[in-house]
Amino acid sequence: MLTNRQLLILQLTVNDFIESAQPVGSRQLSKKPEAPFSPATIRNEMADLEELGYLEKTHTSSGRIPSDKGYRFYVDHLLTPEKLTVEDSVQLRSIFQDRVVETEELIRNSAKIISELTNYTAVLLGPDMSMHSVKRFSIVPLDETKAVAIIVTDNGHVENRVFDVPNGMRASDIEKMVNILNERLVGTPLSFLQNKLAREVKMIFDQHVHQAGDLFASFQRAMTIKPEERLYFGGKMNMMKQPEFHDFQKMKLFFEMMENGMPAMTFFQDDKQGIHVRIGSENNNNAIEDCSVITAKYAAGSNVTGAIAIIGPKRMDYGRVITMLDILSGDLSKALGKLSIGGDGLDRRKD
Amino acid sequence: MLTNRQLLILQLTVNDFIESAQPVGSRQLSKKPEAPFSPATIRNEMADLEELGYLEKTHTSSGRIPSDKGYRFYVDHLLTPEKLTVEDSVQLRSIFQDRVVETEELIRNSAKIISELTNYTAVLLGPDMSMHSVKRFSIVPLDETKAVAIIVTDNGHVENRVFDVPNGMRASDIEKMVNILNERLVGTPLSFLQNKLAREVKMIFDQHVHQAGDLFASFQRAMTIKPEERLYFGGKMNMMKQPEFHDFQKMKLFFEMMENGMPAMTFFQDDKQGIHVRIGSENNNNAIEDCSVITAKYAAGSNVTGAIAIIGPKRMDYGRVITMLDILSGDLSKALGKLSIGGDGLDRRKD
DNA sequence: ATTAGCACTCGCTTATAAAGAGTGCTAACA
DNA sequence: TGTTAGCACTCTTTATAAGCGAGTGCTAAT
Repeated sequence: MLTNRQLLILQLTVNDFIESAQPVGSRQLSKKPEAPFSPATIRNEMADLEELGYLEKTHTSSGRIPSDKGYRFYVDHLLTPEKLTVEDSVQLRSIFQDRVVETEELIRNSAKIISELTNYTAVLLGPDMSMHSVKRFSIVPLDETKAVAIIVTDNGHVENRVFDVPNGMRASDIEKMVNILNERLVGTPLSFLQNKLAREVKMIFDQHVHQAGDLFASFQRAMTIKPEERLYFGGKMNMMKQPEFHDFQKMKLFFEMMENGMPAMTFFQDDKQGIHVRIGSENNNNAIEDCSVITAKYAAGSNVTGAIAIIGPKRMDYGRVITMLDILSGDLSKALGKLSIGGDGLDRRKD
Repeated sequence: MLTNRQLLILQLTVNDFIESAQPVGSRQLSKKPEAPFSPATIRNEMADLEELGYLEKTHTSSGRIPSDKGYRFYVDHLLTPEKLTVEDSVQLRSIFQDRVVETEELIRNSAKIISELTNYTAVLLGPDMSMHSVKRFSIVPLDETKAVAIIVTDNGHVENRVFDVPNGMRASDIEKMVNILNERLVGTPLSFLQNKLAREVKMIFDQHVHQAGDLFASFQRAMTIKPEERLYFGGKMNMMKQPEFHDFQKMKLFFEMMENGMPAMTFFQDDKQGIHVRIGSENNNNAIEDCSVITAKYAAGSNVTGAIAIIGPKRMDYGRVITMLDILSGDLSKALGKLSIGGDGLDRRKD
């Protein structure tokens, strides 16, 4: 169990290191009014904290920096909840200020603003469309051999794909096809579309439409909704502002990971609700072993649909980011929850 | 006027530097079978070439590197047209191998493949949609206050926007609206859409549709097609492979420029046809003063519609890139030209 | 016209020293 | 007994110098 003075010194050390990015020495700390102890006393306490695994030295005679365990303790127990400045608050809310009607735009905007406000990199996982359902099908023939298939979902998202039409297909058949699709599939969640198409709609096609076989095959191929790119980035370059990343190799590793995108998904693997902090090695990814990732889920309605991740150096301003993510994920949930039933979904809380 | 031997030595110097990234010394060159001269002779020639501005030294006793003028001369006069290997050719063609039906996918694919083949960064300017015309409007109501407007163009591109619908709007009015839009605007090029909407369609709306004023305003706002993101990137990280960019500051400058995107448009400002090389300072952009940019236009039909840019170090493999861009821009033109009238638009040339 | 020879320049690496920041430990102190 | 002053020691950083090597320019010989 840590003594009060140890807690205080751990807290001050982490705070100082977060601010200065320099190993914290005993003399330096003793100058702070919050720590009215002599350097020697502080050295003793720091030695203990190091023995307990909360602090580290970069070399034998350096000041201390927090270990991952130290950060973890700091985040769990020593974080003073940060209040946003009025200005920050205004900025955060500006995401929702224009009449936003499209989900994608809202997400893109959120990624941009939150990365600017925090000065870290933001990755937003867009809402999962698979539970949204088909509102309307339509098919627009382009020429003798091609047509566009369009699906509008109940939240206003539009999927469209060009597909091949068998030669000599009649316009009336296309019309029949659209009618069948709308009759049978409106209200179907996107995730069931493939299945229902193959089981129920195929036979009806065969009965009513000429050249149904070829047409259906081509259409079905087009309807394969790829495990879509739902990742939006903001402030990719922000990591370069961090002094500990002013290093070509680290930078390269980081960007390569970001570019691949795949591992980015692993930020969101955890399906716990609420805000989640993963520090350094906890990320199990050596491209970001010097980074912390803070994630928050947001929801539309009752289904969990998306997530926000902020990636910064371990030495990041946890309090500020957590506060911001808390607000943003809440606002996003409300806005998206209401996006399909009108209104901008925000209560304008006073700060 | 340069002597033959000077031409030879300039060529060999540039070639060697392109390959090794190291200043080229006289001894080094004299070892090549193509240059059967003593180091001293080569030194004399190099001194002349330096005086003429084609070569430079990094310091008093270093070997020579090409100046911008040297590269320019090399590109204009000394480039031996490079033939692609069979493998490269196959790879390049692989862009078109799947039945590609959507423009955007084709462009995205091109950016990816060409950047992988060249190992440089690719920026593709997507085809200009503004001359494509409206094939079909449709509007899908989502709830009492919102609807999606969808425009399908003659090349199969789909634009969609959610817009506000005045409270209490009747379904029959929406239907009327769609009919009017289709009657009046099918065949209109996108670039004239705004104009025609305001001049011709507004009054017809007023006559036939209830609450036309509010509806029209909201619809018109939604139809504002933003000067769209037509930029596609490939191999953004490739610049990090170049030894001369293994430097944090340069890297930062480069990426910041790429991220802003805006200046990327300036790559394409030149509207000359054919392939265009801009070397170092010729780019008028100090973020890429150590880079060369090679651009090529591609076309669909008779209208110039898009462009490809490859960005690499000045020390780039000009011959190879030019050959590739030549092929790719041609293929792309054909594929896109035919994309709206069926077929994949490629003749499979034998290599 | 070409080339061998040589003195010279400059960058890069290695070695050495000095300065500075910080520690651990011991002993004195309240 | 907890706290602190003092001091020797460690390690990084910066500066300086020395030596090496690649390459040049110039001169004189071929």
